[in-house]
Formats: sequence, C-alpha cells, structure tokens
Amino acid sequence: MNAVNYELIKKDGKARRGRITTPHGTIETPVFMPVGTAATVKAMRPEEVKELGAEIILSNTYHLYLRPGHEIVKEAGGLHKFMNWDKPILTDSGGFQVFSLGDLRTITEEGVEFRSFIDGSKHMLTPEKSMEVQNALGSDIIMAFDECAPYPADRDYVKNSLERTTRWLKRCKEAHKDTDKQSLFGIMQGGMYQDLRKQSAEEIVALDLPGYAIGGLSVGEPKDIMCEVLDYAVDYLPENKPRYLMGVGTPDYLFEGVERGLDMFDCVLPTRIARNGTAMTSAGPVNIKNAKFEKDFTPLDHECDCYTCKNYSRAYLRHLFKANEMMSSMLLSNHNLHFLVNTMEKIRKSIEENRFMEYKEEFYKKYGYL
RNA sequence: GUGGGUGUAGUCAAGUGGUUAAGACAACGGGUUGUGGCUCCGUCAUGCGUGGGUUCGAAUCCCAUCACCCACC
Repeated sequence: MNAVNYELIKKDGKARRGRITTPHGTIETPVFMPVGTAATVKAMRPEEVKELGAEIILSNTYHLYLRPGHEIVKEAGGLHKFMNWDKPILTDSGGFQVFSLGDLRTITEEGVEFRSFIDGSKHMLTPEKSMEVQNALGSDIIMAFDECAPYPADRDYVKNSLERTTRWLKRCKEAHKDTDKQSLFGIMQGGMYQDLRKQSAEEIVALDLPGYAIGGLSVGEPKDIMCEVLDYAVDYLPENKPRYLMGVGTPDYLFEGVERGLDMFDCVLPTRIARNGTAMTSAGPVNIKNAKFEKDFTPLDHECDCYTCKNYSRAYLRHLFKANEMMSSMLLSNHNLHFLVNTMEKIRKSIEENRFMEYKEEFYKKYGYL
C-alpha cells in the first residue's frame, strides 16, 4: 500500500471525479491546489486557506532548501507543523526552478549546479538531494526531480531532456525511502511532440508510481497547442492513478484539463495576480486598479460568497490597492483562491451529475471566453 | 511701499542660446500560469506664469506685467 492512493469514483466523458487519500487526509478530485512556495500561501493564514475549502497546498523544495534550510524545517517537526497546516502538502522537486532560473545554472547528468538567487552561493541539486530535502520536509506527495524543457525547443533537446528525466526518476525512486509516509509522483515530459510524450509516458509508467504529472506545459505555448498535447498525452497515463497537470491555473485551462481527464492542478496565478490588483470573477477578470471602480460600492463578484465579497466593496479594494495596504493582497488572494477552489467544487458536482460540458459552456459564457 | 528670490506636467524637479524639454512620484492602461514578482511593461508638457522684444534659433538673454515667498519699512 502506498502512502497516497487514488480512487476513481465516476466519469463524465473523459472528466473524472475521484478521491485521493494521503496520511494527512483525503482530497476530492479534480482539485485545485494553492501554491505556498516558501511555506506560506502568500498573504493568507492557513486557517483562511482551509476555510475557503482548499484540501491540499503546494510548497517548494528549492526555496525551502535555500531558506530556511530543510534541516531546520525537519527540526521544527516537519513542514506541516512548521507552517501550521495539517492537511496534505505536495512539494515540487525544484525541477521547475532549474527551468525558470535559467541563467544561473548548469545541467549535467549528475544533476543541476546553480547559484542561489538569495546570496549567489553555489549549490548542487540532484535527484537524490531532492528526495532528501522532500523527505526532511515531510510532504505527503513528493515530485520527481525533472528537467522542464522550454518552449519552443527542438526535438533533440526535448528528447534528451525527457530521457534524462526518466533516468533521474529512476534515481528518485531508488533514493525515496519513506514510501509509507510519502508518495513519489513521476513527471512526463516530451514537449509538444506526440511520439516523445508517448515515449516519456511509457518510460515513467513502467516504474509503477502512485501518481503521474504532466510537466513541460504552460511554459508559454499557445492554448490550442497545449490542448492538442493534452488530447493525446493524458491517454498515455494509467486510469487508476491520479493525473496532475503542473502549473495550470487560469479558469479556462482548468476546464480544458478536467475535460481531458486531469485530476490535479496548481498555479501561482490566483495569488500572484491578487497581489498585483486583479481578481478572477464569474464575469471574467476584474482589474481593481481601474478608475471606473472608484465609486463602485458593489462586491467584487455578485455570485461569490467568500469573505471578501461578503464584506467589502470594489471601491474599498481599489482604495486599499492604491494606498499600498497589505489588506489588498490578503482580501484579493482570499477571493481568487476561493474562486478557483469553488469553481472546482462546482466542476466535481457537474461530473457527478453528468453535465460537465454544460457547466463548462455556462461558465465560459459568463467569464467571457465565448 | 522698498530690496531680494522663485515661477518648467497633479507634485518634486533637471535643463543657464542649438536636434522631437531629463528623471522621480502620482495618474491612466496592460501583463503575470510546477512564485527570483507589494512586481514588470507601456502612456502621460506642440510647451517652460503672462505679453512683448533680441536672435538664423529662446525654458534659457532683454523689457513689461502677474503670482507666490523672504527681508526691511
């Protein structure tokens, strides 16, 4: 028995309604996972994150390794205790930072040598090291240390990075010890090439892991390209394991992902754009900075019952943002997270009732995608 | 009333005869997808208090005038 297990409850087309069990509780899927990179969902108290309905959050190996250091988190009693979050946690492996911190690192077969963005010091992240750090953090789901190819990238580059990702995955699996407390998810690469996606999937699925992610998407490619990749890529993954689309978080992508059989999503977008003054609402994005909201005393989203919408007006939120008040980040983050988590809840219900596509169309119409 | 000083965008200002008048803040608009982000990118003075004049050319020099500030009566 793995630490993390998946149960498929119902299907509506390819959309799946499922349940993931972990040492820290169960997760209803499809699920949206708020991101808390540095052991905090920025501008949010854990109680709030829980209250708005999030069942699992993400944190980050690379960032916690550099600061405060995984030994300290371990000494604190693990990440759950350290950050006061007793529900499931998924940690990313640091693979994506290798990609996003591009100019500060060198990739070799052994691993990735990089310079700290904090103080410039040199470090080496390898599959083994990533497992060690994630083990110290004590997260429920740990991710394989992969190499995320950029977009666009030529075939040879993508093929090499996918094959290295497989070799690294084998090393991750070998180094991963506490299989009864944490589960390792593999990551598919292969860029925008169908045969390479197939090759990557076959290689990682052969290792029989408790879950699989699709990586290398949402890296700047157009939406239709990503959907095209998802159209075939998801089918290369086993039905009885959770499928996680990494880094996806605009509402439309969530729907497209669920429609193609994905179960898990994460994204910094809701909290990041919140801090920069944008809200996601049922009627589409609202840029609270706009002058037209100066005297708009109505709530952000008329259909929303989150703490922010129940108690504050657009005019007030605009004022907070313009005045550089931290409540602006707090209130907008709360709303955006609630919006995505709540949308996922509605998606789950629609799958249960066999009307996912109807709900998708309804949502798109209101949001302004159609 | 006398002497001195200052007037450049909403604000603070650079510029002291030579191409389309720095910059910052504010304002306005946009971006953001496994977080190097309270961030990044755009737009924003046909005009330099006003009116004349000198000059090939004036925010820059001259005259007048107005406003404000500081001293002294």
